[in-house]
Amino acid sequence: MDKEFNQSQDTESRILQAAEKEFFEKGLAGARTASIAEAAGVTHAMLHYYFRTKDKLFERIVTEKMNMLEKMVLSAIGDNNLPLEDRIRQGVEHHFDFIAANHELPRFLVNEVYAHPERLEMMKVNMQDIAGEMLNNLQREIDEYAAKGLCQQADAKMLLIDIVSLNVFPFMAAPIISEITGNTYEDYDGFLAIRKKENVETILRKLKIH
Amino acid sequence: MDKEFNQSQDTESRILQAAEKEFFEKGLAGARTASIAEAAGVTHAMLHYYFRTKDKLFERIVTEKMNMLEKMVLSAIGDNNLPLEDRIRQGVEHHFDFIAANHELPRFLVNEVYAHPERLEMMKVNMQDIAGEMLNNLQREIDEYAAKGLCQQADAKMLLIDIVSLNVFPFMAAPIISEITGNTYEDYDGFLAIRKKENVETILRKLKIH
DNA sequence: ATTATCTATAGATCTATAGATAATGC
DNA sequence: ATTATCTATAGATCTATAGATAATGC
Repeated sequence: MDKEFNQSQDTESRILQAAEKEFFEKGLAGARTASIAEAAGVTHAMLHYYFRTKDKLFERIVTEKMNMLEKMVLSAIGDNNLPLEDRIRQGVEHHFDFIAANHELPRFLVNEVYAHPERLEMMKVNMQDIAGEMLNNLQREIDEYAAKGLCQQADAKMLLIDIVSLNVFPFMAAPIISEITGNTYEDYDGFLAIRKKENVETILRKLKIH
Repeated sequence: MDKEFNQSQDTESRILQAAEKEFFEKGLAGARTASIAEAAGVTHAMLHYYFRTKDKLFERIVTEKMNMLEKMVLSAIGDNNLPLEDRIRQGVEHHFDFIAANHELPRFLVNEVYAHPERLEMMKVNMQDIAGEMLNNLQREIDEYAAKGLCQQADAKMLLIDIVSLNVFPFMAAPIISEITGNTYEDYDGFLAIRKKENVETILRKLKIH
């Protein structure tokens, strides 16, 4: 009987999908379980049948998204098999593309971490170990280049913050930026392409790679 | 009778103060009028006596903060009586200081504009006129410098986005950044001082001002 | 037998106001 | 007389569950 997907699977995932949208848009407090159920096309009771409580459903979404936080940040460090300039270029571009494909994620995570910093603590060991290792490698490489006069000396941590800031903020503040610069949303894709190049350039010039 | 401030004035402003804190922390939906009243040290009914509804009270805070949005962005453009390098340096530093002194403001405004983009429309004419004028002036100056080979050609709008991104994002994502870089909050002021210099440098190198 | 779904509603939470009382300023 | 404050509660909104019924998989 491969007619259709399992109906119950479908219901559960449709609730999850509707919940993600509602929680992203309105936050935990602003979201309504009745609205989520309606958007998912199921009765309200089904939501509680599958996830028991609103909090548990939210928890489920947050956990899923928290797992993307690492990638969201660390992808900017790039592939360490490449020469430094290519590595930086690739890191910035991949990171930019990841954010563009998940442009609602940063606002959601920033709000959630602000509201519940303890959630971040749970990931502490894991996160710092991986990040520390990657940052040390990058720092060593920058030091080597700088020693040979091939680039400006730089702090790898600061560089990471630079990249993430330049890539993420324009998405979070997109409506405000459109407003101030007078950009219309019509040429938004064009704006993004230019922005991506700009960010690569900004970082490379900071490093003065020759 | 200059013994004390007018008691009613005091009540009103204490409600406003408590409301700002509650709304910044929890958003409109998450805030409770009873909590605000308690934090302000007045009975719950007083809140409604002074501001009628929760929405009107929120509106009052949002309007106040929306008026800071312009300064939040445009202060980064700097004083056009200064030579370009000093102007940029001053703009970045002033903007950084403004954000540091109002580090909760960006998250609040980003969320509010996301939830109600129409609010931004209301400021449209005003904002674009001022920003357009300032950006045109800055662009002209950059063009002149670039023509003389004194700096790299650059788009003033992109430069503004660069500055705001570099200055604002680290405050919004402060807990996450601390987590990843392993910074403790103890040396946070030191971190901020370094960060401010970094941002000035990043922008100046992008422009390659000689 | 178990899993999924529905209708109907209990119970919790929160905003807002009614109505009484005290303080303040002409 | 007007303004500010309090207590008590109505009324709205929302989450969660009870209890009945239909669908599914051994």
